[in-house]
Amino acid sequence: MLEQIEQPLQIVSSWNAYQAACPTRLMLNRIADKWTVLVLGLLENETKRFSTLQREIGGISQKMLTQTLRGLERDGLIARTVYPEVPPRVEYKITPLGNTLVGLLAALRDWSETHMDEVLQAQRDYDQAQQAASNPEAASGVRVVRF
Amino acid sequence: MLEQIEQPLQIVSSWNAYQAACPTRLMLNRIADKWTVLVLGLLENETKRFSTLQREIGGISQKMLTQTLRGLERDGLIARTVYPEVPPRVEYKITPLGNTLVGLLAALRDWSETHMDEVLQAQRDYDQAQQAASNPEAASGVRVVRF
DNA sequence: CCGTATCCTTCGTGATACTG
DNA sequence: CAGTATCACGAAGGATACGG
Repeated sequence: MLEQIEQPLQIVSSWNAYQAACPTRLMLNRIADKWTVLVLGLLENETKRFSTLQREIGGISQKMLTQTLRGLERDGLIARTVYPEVPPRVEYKITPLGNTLVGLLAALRDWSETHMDEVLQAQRDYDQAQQAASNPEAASGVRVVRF
Repeated sequence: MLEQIEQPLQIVSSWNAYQAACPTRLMLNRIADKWTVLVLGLLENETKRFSTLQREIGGISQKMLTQTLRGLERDGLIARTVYPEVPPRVEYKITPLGNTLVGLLAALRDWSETHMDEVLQAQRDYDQAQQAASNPEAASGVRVVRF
C-alpha cells in the first residue's frame, strides 16, 4: 500500500529563502500574492466555480483570476475540473497540499483585518512626523508636543 | 497605568479583505511582499544595521531594501534609530506590533522551504501534462500512460 | 555608512474584443 | 460560462551616480 516510489537519486536539499537563486523565492512570490490569499481563502471549505470566485472577490479582473488559478493549479495547490456540459462548467477545489497552506494564509488575512487600525494610525503618525520634519513650523503657530 | 487614551469617536469597523476598496488589501500587499517576509525574519530576534541586512538578504538592491524598510517603518512594524556618529550608524528593530506578525511570516517561509519539493514536482507534472495535451504523440512513438 | 535621485527596462494589470 | 488574445499603460525593480 505504502510502497515507496523509487526516488531518482534525490539530493537532500535544504532550501533557504535568503539565497537569491532559491526557488522558495518564487514560492514566496506566489504565496504572498494578494489574489492567491483571497482565492485560496474562498476555496478553503468548498469547491467553487470561476464566476462565483470572480463575484466574491471584489475588484479582480477576469485575466488576473485566470492567471492566479492557473498558477495555483500548476503549483499543485488547487485542482481544476471541467464538466463536459453545455454550457461548460469548471470547478476549482483545494488539494491536500493546498490545505497545508490555507491556514497560514487565513492567519495573514486575519492579522490584516485585526491590526488594520493600528497600522493606519502608525501611518498617520509617520506621515505627520515627516511633514513636521520637512516643514518645521509651517502648518500653524501651534507647537505640537508628542509624548 | 493602563489608563485608556481617549478615542476619537471611532467607528467600529470590521475590515474585509474581499472588498475591493478595503485597506487590508494594501496590508496584504505589504505583508505578502517577498522582501518584507525576509527583512522581518532577520529582525525577529535582533536589531540590525542597513548594511547587515543587505548582506544577509541575497539579491536585494539598495533601493528595494530602503523602500521596504521605509514602508515597514511607516506601518509601525519596525523602528529606525539613527546614531549621530561619524560614520553614521542606523539600526532597525522590530516593534511590538511587528512582533505580532513576524511569527506568521516565519511560518510562511518555513512552509515554502518545507513544501518546495512537492511544488516543484507538481509544476513538472503540470508542464508535462500541458505538453502532452498540446502535442499528443509528437515527442516520441511511446504512448504515455497516466494513472 | 546610509542613503536619495535618476534613468531605463521589464513586468503586472486592466480594458477590450473574440472563441468553444 | 469560461476562458484566450491583444494592446496599452503605469508601477516595480535594477543599475548607476551622487550627497549628508
